[in-house]
Amino acid sequence: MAVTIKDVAKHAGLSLSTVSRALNQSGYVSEDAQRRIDTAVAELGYQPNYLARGLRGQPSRLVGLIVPEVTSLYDNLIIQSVAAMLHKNNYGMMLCINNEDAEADLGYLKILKEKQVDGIIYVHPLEGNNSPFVRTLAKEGMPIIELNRRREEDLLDGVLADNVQGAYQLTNYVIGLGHRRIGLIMGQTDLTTGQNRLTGYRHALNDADIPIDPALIRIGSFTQEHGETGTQELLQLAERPSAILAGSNRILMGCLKVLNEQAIRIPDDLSVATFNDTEWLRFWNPPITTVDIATEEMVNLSVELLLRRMASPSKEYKPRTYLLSTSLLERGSCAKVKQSGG
Amino acid sequence: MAVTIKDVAKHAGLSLSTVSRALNQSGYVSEDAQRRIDTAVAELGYQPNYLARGLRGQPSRLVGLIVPEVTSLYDNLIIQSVAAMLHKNNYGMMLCINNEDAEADLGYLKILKEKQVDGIIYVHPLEGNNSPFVRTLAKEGMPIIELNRRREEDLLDGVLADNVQGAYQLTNYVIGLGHRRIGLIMGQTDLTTGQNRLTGYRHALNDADIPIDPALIRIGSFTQEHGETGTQELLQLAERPSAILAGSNRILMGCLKVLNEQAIRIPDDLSVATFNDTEWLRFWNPPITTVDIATEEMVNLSVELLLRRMASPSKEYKPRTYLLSTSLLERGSCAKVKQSGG
DNA sequence: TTGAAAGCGTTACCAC
DNA sequence: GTGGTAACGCTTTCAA
Repeated sequence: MAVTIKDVAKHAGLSLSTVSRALNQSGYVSEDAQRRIDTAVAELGYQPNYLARGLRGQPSRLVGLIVPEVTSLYDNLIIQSVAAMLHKNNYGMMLCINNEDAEADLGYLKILKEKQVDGIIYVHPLEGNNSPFVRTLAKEGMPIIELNRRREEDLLDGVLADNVQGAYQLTNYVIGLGHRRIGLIMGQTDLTTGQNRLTGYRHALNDADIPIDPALIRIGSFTQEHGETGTQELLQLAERPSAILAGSNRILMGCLKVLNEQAIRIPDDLSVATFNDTEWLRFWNPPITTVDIATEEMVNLSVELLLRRMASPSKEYKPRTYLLSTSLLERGSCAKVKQSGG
Repeated sequence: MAVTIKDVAKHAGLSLSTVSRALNQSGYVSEDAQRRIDTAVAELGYQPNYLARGLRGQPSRLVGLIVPEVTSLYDNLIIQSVAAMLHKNNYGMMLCINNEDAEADLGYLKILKEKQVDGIIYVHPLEGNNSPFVRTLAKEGMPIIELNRRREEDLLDGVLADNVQGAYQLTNYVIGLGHRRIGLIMGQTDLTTGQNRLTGYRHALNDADIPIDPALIRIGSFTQEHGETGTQELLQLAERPSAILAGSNRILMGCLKVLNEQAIRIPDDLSVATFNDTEWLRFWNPPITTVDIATEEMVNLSVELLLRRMASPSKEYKPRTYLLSTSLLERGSCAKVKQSGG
């Protein structure tokens, strides 16, 4: 059915080996042979079979990307950038969406195994833990880069946003506006992301000598639902916060929904800020202040690290963590606190 | 390095063939052998090599999805749904992002060729045309489904949103609110999507005996930039529209940005509506009225069609087009027109 | 400079 | 029930 190297050889009146050599620019091939092969390839529309090539230990030029989901704008940018970067380097990408589920995740890891792919960029799922499998895979020589969530720092390279710094920056900024009661609605803290953002928040308050009120910290999940309930709970507090920090865009959505429903004006009645920059934050009325995470740079770095490891897979190397700094995007959703009690 | 079926056979004290049969549940295998093989597989951590399997003409259980981009929320939902649906059916997905570019697109099609994948779900790029290659591929037996954009209706199955109906519905709704001067900011019309939405708009106006004013129709691209300029142009008209329909979410963003800057209130000063439902539309202040496109259903249908074709690839079949109806999501961004002149 | 042949991991067809 | 063996398409020695 499909055109094979055999057909090309027959068409060009040469042997398999010669054609193969010509196609791979390895070994000697006469100009004449080269020309005949080129025309044969063109005429027959020959396409190398990556499967067969891979069987011979050749790289598949396919990289696996495992992400938890794709509806989040954050993961999206990751996918987009990884795909672009890989394509530029002549790699295909196999996208795996584990839905934050360890079982699905393991299934994908298994599929990606066995030289099916040359390397993996891995964002861990929230739930569960496929550490043993991942570690075995890595030790068998599969290049793996941890992105965004860190788990195997003793074994794998990892690229992360400096969320401690980001949260510190943001909290500190709000403090600078005179706020003292600052609510924080955060997702899972058994993850580096949530944990670090919480840490940054605490540090900033400590450094400003503001006592930490546990009632102001609503830990839950990175979902819109938690954003809604968190906001409601904060608003019901006897001593309401004058500012709310949403732990993610999802959380922010829930937060904005509730504020909208209760006709609470931003920033007149309440200051609001969030993490991660997203298209619509800029056009919101008012535009939402946020901590910008250098997603694209993070992705570029991960792919680069992966390419490097794939180029020399067996080489000994010391796993490194790359922390990328964040930056504050000051917009219109935070205002100076009103001098109510002073 | 990696564990092969050979190792399993040795470990279990059986032959390759027996192990292969056991692994594929084809042919007869004694319970005892099965058990021994199972333990061997478990102990050795054996993982079948999909490459070798594919070489033997076995399906790769990999499906290619080609989409123009991934930053658009629409394409996102597509990716998410396709991945989920394929995973449920035990298929992996190779994601290809052509960036609306024909050359990249062709590269991806070539990679996907050659049984590398068992089938393709294809959203054409805006620019250029890889018809010849796609058609050859299809004729060689590769199952391909056109999604969202139609080009090879004589050869391939296609699944589309009924954009004529959607635009008609939306325009008609706005007319019902008393609007007579209705601006339309639309992207490329050499594509079915843009063309059909324009058509629906025209039909609705015609049916309501409202003359079509070309000045109210701003054709450009599906980008935020065009949304901005389109809105600006419409606002500069001597006879301003009382409502604006944005041709896509991207266009809407540009539109909202300009309205925000000019402090034009929605819907008091101007009614606004758009196409495609997106998370943030609901939380906007006011929530934006839109035509909901049944993306998920579209994707489910495409995958189902693809699975069916992959199951019996050679079977003769008549290509069909599936048009999915849209529905109006009436929210707060459109108001009854003020009785200014009557 | 070229070609024959072995082998990659798997499955399928035959014998036994 | 089971075990050889050829074959899938390709690359890579090794001779010629």
